[in-house]
Amino acid sequence: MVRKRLAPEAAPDEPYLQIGEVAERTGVTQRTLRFYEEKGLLKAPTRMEGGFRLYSETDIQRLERIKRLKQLLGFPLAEIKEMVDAEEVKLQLKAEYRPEAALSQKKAQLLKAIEVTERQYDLIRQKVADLAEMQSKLEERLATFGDWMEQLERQLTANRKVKTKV
Amino acid sequence: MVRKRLAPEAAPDEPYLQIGEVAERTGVTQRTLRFYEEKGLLKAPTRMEGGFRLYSETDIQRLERIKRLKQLLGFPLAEIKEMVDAEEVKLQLKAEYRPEAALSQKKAQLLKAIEVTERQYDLIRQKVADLAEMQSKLEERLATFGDWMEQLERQLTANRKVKTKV
DNA sequence: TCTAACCTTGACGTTGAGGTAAGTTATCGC
DNA sequence: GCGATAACTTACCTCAACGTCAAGGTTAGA
Repeated sequence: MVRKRLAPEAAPDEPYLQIGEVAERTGVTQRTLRFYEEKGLLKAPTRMEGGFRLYSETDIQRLERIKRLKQLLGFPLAEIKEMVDAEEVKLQLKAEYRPEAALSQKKAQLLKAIEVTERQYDLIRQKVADLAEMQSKLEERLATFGDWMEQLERQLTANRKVKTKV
Repeated sequence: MVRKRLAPEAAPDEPYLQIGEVAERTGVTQRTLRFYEEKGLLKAPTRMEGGFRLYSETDIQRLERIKRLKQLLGFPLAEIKEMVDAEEVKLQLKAEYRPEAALSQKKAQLLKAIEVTERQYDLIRQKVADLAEMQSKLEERLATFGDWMEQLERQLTANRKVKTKV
């Protein structure tokens, strides 16, 4: 997988990456990238005239968020999509400049975003709590193991003494 | 799914359950129980003469641990198996009464258990940390959303005032 | 302009984690 | 001993999340 060609230099100010580069940098396969696109997890990226996909920094950031959520929560992609989408409502709202009329519509959007985020938040909080509990249980167990080990060591040295004595 | 027959009463002191009861109580399907058995996640339970599976309390506890780990970590069953197995080395060691000879063998076992548990512990710790970070990010976001909402409200009331004035 | 390296779309394969259905056997209460 | 209900095994089905060709188009550099 040696990559000899350079990244496309048509617009060096906006560093677009081809699919191979993205794959290499992010550690996901090209297949996965296309697959995520197909499933709507990633929006269709821009293309070169020839049809080659060109990923922007934002695209890649979204991909990283997906990776992270997947790894941390282990949820199906459909749910991950929802979560990442929710995250992006934020940017969307921020980007919108004020068309004075649609204020109440904007409010509805924001309410929706808040709701989704709250659900997400609760979920994570619960998970953190559960995992933390598990963590402390493991700590305990390790302590117990330590004690046992000590005991074992004592018994072993005791045995040796007896043997050498006899 | 009405269950009319009673649980087997052959040994009322040791409350064995048939697969249907276990399924009902734990919320997993019978298929899943058999599947887990096939995959070695659950050890083959005892059977009645006719071949009906009889699950003990310990079996069920193991099942619950599997459920929990699965839900919390979202790992493939193979890994879950490793983890649950590791947990049980503990009980195994505890149950063993002392055959004076095999002390060093026991030590080896214990070392192994410690190693596995430590790996598990690190993993969970990392996960807790990551999730906690995500949690605080969500908190921040919710705060921001709150601010925006306030602003929006102000703009809306302002609008209303203008309208009624004109 | 030619070519090596890269990309495209299809389409089929695989693996994990079960669901579902069929045909048969057990158990229990009567 | 019978009938209803539950279990058993076997086998095939499904769905998600990709992997893996195959056949052909694109791009950049010599």
